[in-house]
Amino acid sequence: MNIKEASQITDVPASTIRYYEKENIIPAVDRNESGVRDFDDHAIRRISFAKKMRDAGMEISTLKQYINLFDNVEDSEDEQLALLVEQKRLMEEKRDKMQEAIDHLAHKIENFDTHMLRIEDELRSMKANKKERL
Amino acid sequence: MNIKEASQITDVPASTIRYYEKENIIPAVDRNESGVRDFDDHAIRRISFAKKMRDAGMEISTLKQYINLFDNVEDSEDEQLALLVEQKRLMEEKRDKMQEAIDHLAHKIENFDTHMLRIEDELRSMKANKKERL
DNA sequence: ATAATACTTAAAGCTAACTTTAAGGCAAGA
DNA sequence: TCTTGCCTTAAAGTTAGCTTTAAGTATTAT
Repeated sequence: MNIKEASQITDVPASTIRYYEKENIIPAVDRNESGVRDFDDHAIRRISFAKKMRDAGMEISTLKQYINLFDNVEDSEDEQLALLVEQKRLMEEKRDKMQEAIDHLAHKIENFDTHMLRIEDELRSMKANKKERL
Repeated sequence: MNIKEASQITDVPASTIRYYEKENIIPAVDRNESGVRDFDDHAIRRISFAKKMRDAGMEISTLKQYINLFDNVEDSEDEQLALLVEQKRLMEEKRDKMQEAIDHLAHKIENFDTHMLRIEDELRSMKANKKERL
């Protein structure tokens, strides 16, 4: 499979796939005789994993760490597990912050009428003030 | 309250507060006779709101849109409500993506032993392959 | 055979969101 | 009075994460 197909399947731009390969976020992809990339299932899965983590806000540098750790299998398993656990914790923290913001917006939406009246009141009093000052 | 205190209370760097003011993400802050900013409750609330939305991944440009809409009260209420609803939807979408990634990591953590064995297997077969080729 | 479309690389360019720097002003304490 | 530690601005610098460009090669369709 060439890079265009890989891009369509994973919904990651070809330029980004090349960039990910250069940055070692995905392993070096196989090439045919003329140097053209040939993506297999494994490659596709690695791209999809990278996308999923990026979409969830994991930084490139962390993703790289994670992958290097797993590529050097000699590294301590504890360290690998710890990284997984830590990243999960960070993501949960971020998810909770998002939930807070969602709740905040939901509240504003619910009280929209009241909210609008308050703003209009403020505006009226501002205009009154302006006239007084003239 | 000066910018340092405001920064401590909101946990937003002073430089960022100045930047937010310049970009109209928060309203122009009051100044004393010598031009030094004097933050009141309202200002603090606006900074905290901006922080909350930024932490949840809302872009500066969207935040600006949102605020401009509310500052020009003449703008259609429908438009304002629509923006709120749309932003809430986007955030929920993002939150769900995060949840997926969290689940993915949770799965890896749970099956860590198995996962490690598989990796070690792969490594062994790679090494075997290498020897064959010599 | 030629045109259109793919692919390749390295390097430069871009955008968002700050952050730092430089150069100076004010106010309080030793 | 001098030093310390705030404050101010405008402008330049930084970082992440791509994206675009330029220049060339290969494959496919007509």
